[in-house]
Amino acid sequence: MAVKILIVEDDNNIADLLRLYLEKENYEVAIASDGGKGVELFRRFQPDLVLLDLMLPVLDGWGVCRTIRAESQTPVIMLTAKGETEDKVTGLKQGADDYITKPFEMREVLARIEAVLRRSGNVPEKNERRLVFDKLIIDMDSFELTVDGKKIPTPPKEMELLYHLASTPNRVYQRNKLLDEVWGFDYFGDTRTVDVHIKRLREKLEGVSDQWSLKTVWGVGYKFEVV
Amino acid sequence: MAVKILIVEDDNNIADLLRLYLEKENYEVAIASDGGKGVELFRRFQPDLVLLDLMLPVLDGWGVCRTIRAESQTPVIMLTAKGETEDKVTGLKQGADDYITKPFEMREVLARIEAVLRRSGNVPEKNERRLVFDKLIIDMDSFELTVDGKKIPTPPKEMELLYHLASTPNRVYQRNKLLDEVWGFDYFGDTRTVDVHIKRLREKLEGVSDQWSLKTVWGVGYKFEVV
DNA sequence: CGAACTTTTTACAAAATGTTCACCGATTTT
DNA sequence: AAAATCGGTGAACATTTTGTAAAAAGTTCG
Repeated sequence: MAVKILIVEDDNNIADLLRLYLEKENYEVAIASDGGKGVELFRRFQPDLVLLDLMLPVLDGWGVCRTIRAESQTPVIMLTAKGETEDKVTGLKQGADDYITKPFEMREVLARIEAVLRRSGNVPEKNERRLVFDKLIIDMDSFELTVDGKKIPTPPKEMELLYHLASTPNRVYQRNKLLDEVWGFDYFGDTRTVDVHIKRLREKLEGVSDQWSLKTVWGVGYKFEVV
Repeated sequence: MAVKILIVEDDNNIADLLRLYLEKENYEVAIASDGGKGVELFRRFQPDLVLLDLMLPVLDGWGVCRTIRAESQTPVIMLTAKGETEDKVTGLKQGADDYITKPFEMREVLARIEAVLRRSGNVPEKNERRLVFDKLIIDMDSFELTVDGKKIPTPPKEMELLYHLASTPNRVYQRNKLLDEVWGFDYFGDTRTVDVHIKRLREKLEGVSDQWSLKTVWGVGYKFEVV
């Protein structure tokens, strides 16, 4: 479920440097070395954010940016040479979400990326990762499940699954959807896996409250039901 | 985690004077000598408060203030020449939180800073690098760890790690985050390193109190848990 | 009812993750 | 210069979690 970032940059040194730091931060990174490849990879890789150099062979940054904008809302951060102030304006007009001038500090790049992702709403806010129901607290900050006042040790996958279901109470999720959204789109595994995790969650949660429950929707999937 | 203050001031004498006093009060200080650098440094340094001269080269104080306001809630204190009363009004309209007229008394500046910080509520503690729990004192001013009344010699990295974790009790930190925040974003090393330091801390801390402990959150990271 | 299909449960193996230890190199202290 | 300290690495080992397969139980519908 890592956040995916596409770097479109013809200077290998810069691209590699960016990749190095981004991968350390657990981003999933892809690199395109010219504008044409950038667009192609954008479609295949489906990144959550694009770092886009302005000066590019084949198709320049503006062109890439326009194309991306025409096809999606994916946020774009422009990388521009110093002092090209007009570029900034133009870039932002073309739909870039932010711009960074070279040479840049990695710390700044990382900060901007986080800011843009937060703004774009794709990454949950810091303090919103806590759900409270009758006798049940699902807290993803402390990674704790509190049932009837007691902390119940719960493995990561179960926490994530429960959090996911409970984030939208009463909505039914198909097993496939859950595998995509909790395990990650690149996870290939049996849908029975979901069942087993539901089972394990139910052991922890059964009979605690009549306000809510993990319901099976026959032939469809599961939901976290709230009365 | 000292409180960070950014000074934007083109007069070196004044800037240095301010820095001198502020650092003596344990603030972390950065200085920018013109408006453009001010904005840039604001983004990188991410200060908790900005001291902003009105008369600046490149981009004047108002412009800087507007930019800061557009991007954050960070409090701004304006430094204005005497008698520029209209400036006061304008400055406050642009979003400044307070203003001080030159020439100023350092005592007054410090008082205003504390007042603004307190009002902004963004800074939990005043300026204290000292955490106190049951039978445990983590003091980063003297770099001393006091466990059950006894001073336990503790290397810097362990102190910093413990301090970091204990600064936000119960919050889980991923190993990656800890490496970024304690070791520095440009540190490339194995995440096992964190484990080893946790181990060494645990040797010093285990069984001391039932009020708190260094907990492992399986599959996620570590936290300093308090009951 | 019984066939076909879906879900639950169990048990186990595989994979992932965490702990600990011994040791190395750099730095500081004696 | 020797000794001690510190920060970090890699490997062995321990533990927990996760996935799978298969049996058991439940549901639907002709």
